[in-house]
Amino acid sequence: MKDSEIIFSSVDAMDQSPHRLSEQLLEAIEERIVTGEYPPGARLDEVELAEAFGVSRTPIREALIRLGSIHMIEKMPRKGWAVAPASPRRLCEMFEFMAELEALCGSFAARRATPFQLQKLLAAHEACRGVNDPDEYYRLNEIFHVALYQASGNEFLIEQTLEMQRRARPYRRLQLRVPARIASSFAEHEQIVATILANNADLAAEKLRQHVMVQGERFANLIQSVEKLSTADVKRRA
Amino acid sequence: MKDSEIIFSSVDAMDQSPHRLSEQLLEAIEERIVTGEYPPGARLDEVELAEAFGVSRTPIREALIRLGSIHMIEKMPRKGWAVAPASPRRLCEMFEFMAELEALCGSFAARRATPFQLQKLLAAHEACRGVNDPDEYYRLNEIFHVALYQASGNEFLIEQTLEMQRRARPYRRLQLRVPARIASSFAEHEQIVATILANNADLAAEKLRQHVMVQGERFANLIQSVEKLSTADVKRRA
DNA sequence: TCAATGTTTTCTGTATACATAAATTGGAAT
DNA sequence: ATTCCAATTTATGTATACAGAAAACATTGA
Repeated sequence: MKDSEIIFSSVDAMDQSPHRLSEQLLEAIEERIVTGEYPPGARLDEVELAEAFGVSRTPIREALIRLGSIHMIEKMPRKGWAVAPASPRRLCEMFEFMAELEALCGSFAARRATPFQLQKLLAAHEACRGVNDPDEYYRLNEIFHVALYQASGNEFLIEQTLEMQRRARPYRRLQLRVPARIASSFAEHEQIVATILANNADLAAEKLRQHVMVQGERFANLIQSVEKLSTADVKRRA
Repeated sequence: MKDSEIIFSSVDAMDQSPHRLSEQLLEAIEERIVTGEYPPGARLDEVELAEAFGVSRTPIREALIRLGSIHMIEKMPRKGWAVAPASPRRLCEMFEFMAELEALCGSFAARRATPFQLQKLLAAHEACRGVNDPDEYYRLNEIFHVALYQASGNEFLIEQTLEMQRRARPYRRLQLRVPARIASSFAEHEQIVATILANNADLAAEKLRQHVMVQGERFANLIQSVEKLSTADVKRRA
């Protein structure tokens, strides 16, 4: 118990309610999985994790259960938990799925969005105009996309898409900062908004599919190179 | 602890690994939520549930965490868990979402399915031919749909759709047994398979959307009448 | 040497005990 | 009577203890 503070090195801050270890552990473990510290296939031993974070098994278990329920880790019969494989292929599939969800949101938005929702969408888009700072654009971009989801009018879809956005976020965070991307992203948003306002559901869906897949593909390329590196690393160590 | 066996009345069987309470509890609580025994808004007190099921809080918590992670229940700041509202609207939205997922699977399947996957799909479809028993058709129908998901070729999509199928299952189970429905369902499957084999992605998507939404709408009607009943019931009691 | 069985250890699931924060209730003072 | 503060209770999160099953290991017999 002397090492209780170990956790704070892995967790951004204690910004949440102070006593909510499982929450912090969830994010900490998720972070470590995404950054590759716990690589795909790695065993997540409850007691090891508990010791590593200086806590008991209970909050660790809660975090693992939640990670398991989003398929980020898997429980094997008698082998405990293991990090689910996050191959380039799987990440592509994930982004493809995300693209389809966003396309669906766009399609619904084009057909059913209320004036208020459209107004919010437009405002979120305008807020992105002229922004050059990647971090700031990243933030505003997310807000724009959330506004899009909400314009779909299907709460269930919104929920699922937000969840997927959350799951994809740690990966997107690793993305390269290509300055030119901001401009093209904004231009794509412009088109998307226009097609939605024009009630062109199919085109909105298609534009969004492409918009999201561009991210996904660029990211998959990045991962692939990282993969090569770490494979080389493994070979070197062996 | 004298009432440890209470659980077995709510759970179908101990078919799973014998010592896996949290698993059984998950299904038992889910069942009670779906059947309205724990109506939307109802508070789920950990100790109450623990006593009701004759177990300790630990497995109850695990079940609640998992139910929470699929938004079936919600955790309010200092109020504990409560059953998430499952209004007719929400159920419609859920089925609409499910319909879109299946449509997506069909669309992908039409474009990319391997001969092997198509063969499996066809076999699953043929297995449904001539079946009249609703329970048996229900079972084979699920297998057919799973074969469809798998034909999409996107593991991530398959995973998500299976999860949604699982979530929708308890509601579908409540559905009325309309004998004529089996025949029309089979006919729809026939068309769906045909369009997929013809690589007609858009039509396959459209057919599937309709196929799933029919269930959803019929079910929503059912719920709505149940809703009226229980509302009347509440009024009567008040 | 290999197989088979028995023993030990490890691991996972469950129960219980404990601590802390919030809510509620009661009392006192204005 | 009302308000504010204190105290007790309640609930939630965490730690620890315990139990049973499975796996690994060793020992013994062929």
